[in-house]
Amino acid sequence: MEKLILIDGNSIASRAFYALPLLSNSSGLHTNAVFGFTTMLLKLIEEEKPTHFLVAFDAGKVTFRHADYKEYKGGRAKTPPELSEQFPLIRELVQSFGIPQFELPGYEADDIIGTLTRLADEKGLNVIVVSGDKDMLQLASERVTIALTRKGVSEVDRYTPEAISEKYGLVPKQIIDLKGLMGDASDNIPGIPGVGEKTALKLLHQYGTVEEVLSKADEITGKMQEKIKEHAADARMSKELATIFREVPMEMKLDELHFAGFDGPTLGAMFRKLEFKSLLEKMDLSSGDGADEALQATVEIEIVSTQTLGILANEFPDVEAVHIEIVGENPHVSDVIGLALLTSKGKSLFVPAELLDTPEAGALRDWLADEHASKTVYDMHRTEVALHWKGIPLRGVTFDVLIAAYLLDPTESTHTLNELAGRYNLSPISADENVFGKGAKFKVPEIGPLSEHLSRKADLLAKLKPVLKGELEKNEMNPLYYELEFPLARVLASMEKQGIRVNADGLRQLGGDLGKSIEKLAEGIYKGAGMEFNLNSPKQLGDILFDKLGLPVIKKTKTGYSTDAEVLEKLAPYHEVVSSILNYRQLAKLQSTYVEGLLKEIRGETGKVHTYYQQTIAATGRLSSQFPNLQNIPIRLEEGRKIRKVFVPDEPGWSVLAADYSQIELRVLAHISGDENLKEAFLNDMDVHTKTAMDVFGVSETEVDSNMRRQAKAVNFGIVYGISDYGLSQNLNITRKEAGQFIEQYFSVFKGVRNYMDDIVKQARTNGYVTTLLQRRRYLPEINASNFNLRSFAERTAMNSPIQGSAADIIKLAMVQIAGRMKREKVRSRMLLQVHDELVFEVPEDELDLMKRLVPEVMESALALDVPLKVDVSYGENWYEAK
DNA sequence: AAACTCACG
DNA sequence: ACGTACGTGAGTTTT
Repeated sequence: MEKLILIDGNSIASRAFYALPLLSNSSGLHTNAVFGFTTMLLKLIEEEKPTHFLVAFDAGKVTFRHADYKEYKGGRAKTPPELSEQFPLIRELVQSFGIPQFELPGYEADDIIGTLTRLADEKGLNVIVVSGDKDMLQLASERVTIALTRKGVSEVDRYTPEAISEKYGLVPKQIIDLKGLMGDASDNIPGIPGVGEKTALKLLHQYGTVEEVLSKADEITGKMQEKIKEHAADARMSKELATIFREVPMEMKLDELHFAGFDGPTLGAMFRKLEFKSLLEKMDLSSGDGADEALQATVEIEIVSTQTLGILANEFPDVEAVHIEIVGENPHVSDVIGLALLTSKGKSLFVPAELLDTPEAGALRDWLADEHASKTVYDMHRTEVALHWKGIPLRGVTFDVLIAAYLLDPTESTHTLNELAGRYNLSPISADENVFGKGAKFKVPEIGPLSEHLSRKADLLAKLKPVLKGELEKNEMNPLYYELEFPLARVLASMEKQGIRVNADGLRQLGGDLGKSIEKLAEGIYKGAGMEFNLNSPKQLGDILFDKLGLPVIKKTKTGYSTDAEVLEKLAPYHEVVSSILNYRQLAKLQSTYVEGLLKEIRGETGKVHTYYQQTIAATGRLSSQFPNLQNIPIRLEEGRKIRKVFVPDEPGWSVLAADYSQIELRVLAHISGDENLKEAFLNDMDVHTKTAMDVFGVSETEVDSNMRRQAKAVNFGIVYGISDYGLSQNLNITRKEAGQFIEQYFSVFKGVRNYMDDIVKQARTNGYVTTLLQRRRYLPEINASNFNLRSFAERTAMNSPIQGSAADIIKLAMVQIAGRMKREKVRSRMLLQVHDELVFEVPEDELDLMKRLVPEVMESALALDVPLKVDVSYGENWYEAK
């Protein structure tokens, strides 16, 4: 069955442009409309499988319509340059798809499409017209379906003549009459003033056409008659303007519109140019989908067997890189599925994972554990943890490609090898998703494709290494890499392998108590609401609060009423159930996340939880913690804080010791800004929020009350986050004006801070990035955006990242140094957790004095600043007591 | 998979 | 005028 798709290129491009955020590629070219256009084409090709295809464009600005009505499309906002610059790209894209395109001076895309649908109809071809313009509906017929975009470009509504009749009660041709009556503001078509869709439809249902309406105007009552008579000429002209011209002088040669599907490599090349990485991966165009094997690196592969494992040892000195594939998100509970060793001769030795457990694998295991056998790997940290649970130590890693890639651009959301190939212009490899499948479809492939994929990864590691090393050098990141992040990876692995003991019985007890309270609260709430519902559903809760109980709506979310804690607190005075709901939320959170969630993470073998720190996620350089997240264990409210009691030392009689930096971010700010006043506060070891209150409110220390201190504290937070009057006003529940005055007052006293904020934003604008004390970078491509929101966000990030990131540098440095000291001092104490500005240890009785002294000493001297770093230490029989 | 909510620094 | 505080991870419901 032959099927023709006709696309209104201009209409779809502008729909896509306004529907998507302003993306831009590395050279600053905007690509959001191109991206939306691409998505639409891909979807159409997949779903419709057209045999014939055409994209029509408007040519130039003046069409025959202007000859009749020069205001046509006047008053319309000029096409923004961000969109017009994308049209050449869209044409190029269409060409890369192998889709014919057409334009004709003096005619709009819809006239071309109108003409083609007429011709196609005559030839008995089925047609789908894709546009964002309702006018197109006039073209619908038995063979011609109109697909109109709905919210964005990803979804379309299909209109057959039946569908049009159902929706409007009109036949397709009457769409022209509809517009003749109601006009179209966007094209500056007047219609009859005061006639909107409703009235126009009513008139058409009665009279059928504009002409009929005009001639029978006398029958119409009231003001409407007057209007119609007065604007009869407008209506006639509007109808004419809205009529798609279906006699464009053109021929349709069907074979010229033939579409045989796109060519993977051609399209892939275009996507690479546009930097559509996600699409490249999703479609596996980077690997060429098997069709263009030539694009992939070719590697000679030897699959190792038990017989050849023994002689493998001869090759070890030649191994340049080893890729160890681990499946599963959590390396503590994951499987190793194979190793690929790339030798300097460019050959890959592939070892299936099963072989690791055979007696013949002794030499390989020894090599992996050999401190002196130098290896380049991808993600040492994760690999070390996974191998650990198989009883294999990993040592001798000298270069980690993942960490290097992260440092070179920490804002990239992931750094998969397949992406890195693209990022550094090396031969592409398949994305894991395409080799393994994803989600429920995940499957380890046959040894052939598996060995090939992993060998290509190993090969890529060897090729990436010199490139990344060069980039690190160029960015002056060698100390950051070799003295901080790389050694830290091993420290993290050892903390995670150690794990922290959790008192499961204590946790279950807590859960039981919570369960009872939760049940009571729920009962009370149902009673107060007059019915039972799912309390965990914000949607249902919103219906109850705002529709049933009629409470005032404070805030809305994208999809409905907001019911977050901030809203509920404001509603509490109106109805007694509200505070119970807040209570319920608090306890339910504790129950599901911290009692049930934590219990699930306790390992049977060890009775401990083994978190995994992500070292290559946070754009600022912070760590993050998963499986479970131990960086967000409750502390602010007493009920939640009790959770900390179940975190206990591994051995009886030991203590949990916690050491946290006091005000590290503000101290860092004092240092980088050089603000004399702020520095002085820390040099005199003052309470910084009190000091801020004194200066902002112009009072003496004794006059600072708790409310002033609270507000000053919020100002300090705001400063660290990249202040805005709006943000501060939200936080303090004051007006924007008042917040603005606070900020102004703050800057007049802390002039150095203001200068820093101005400078850092300027720096970001000139360099495109900002740096931390240890030269960690964060790129801010949106710092020069014309969109206010994007630009403001980038500016705040420019202010915040060096502060948050330098604080991260410092504690990471302290961790590496402490790990070194603990090893040298041969202590039995262990470092267990990092919570951004806090380190947690477990310490035997006889080492308490040593550790109480050593830990803060190292932390405070990790990096010398112009102000002292201060660390508070405490300890107890569990994490709760270490406060 | 996305939206909402909430825990931490 | 614009309309968000910076950085994370996880549980639940809804689509």
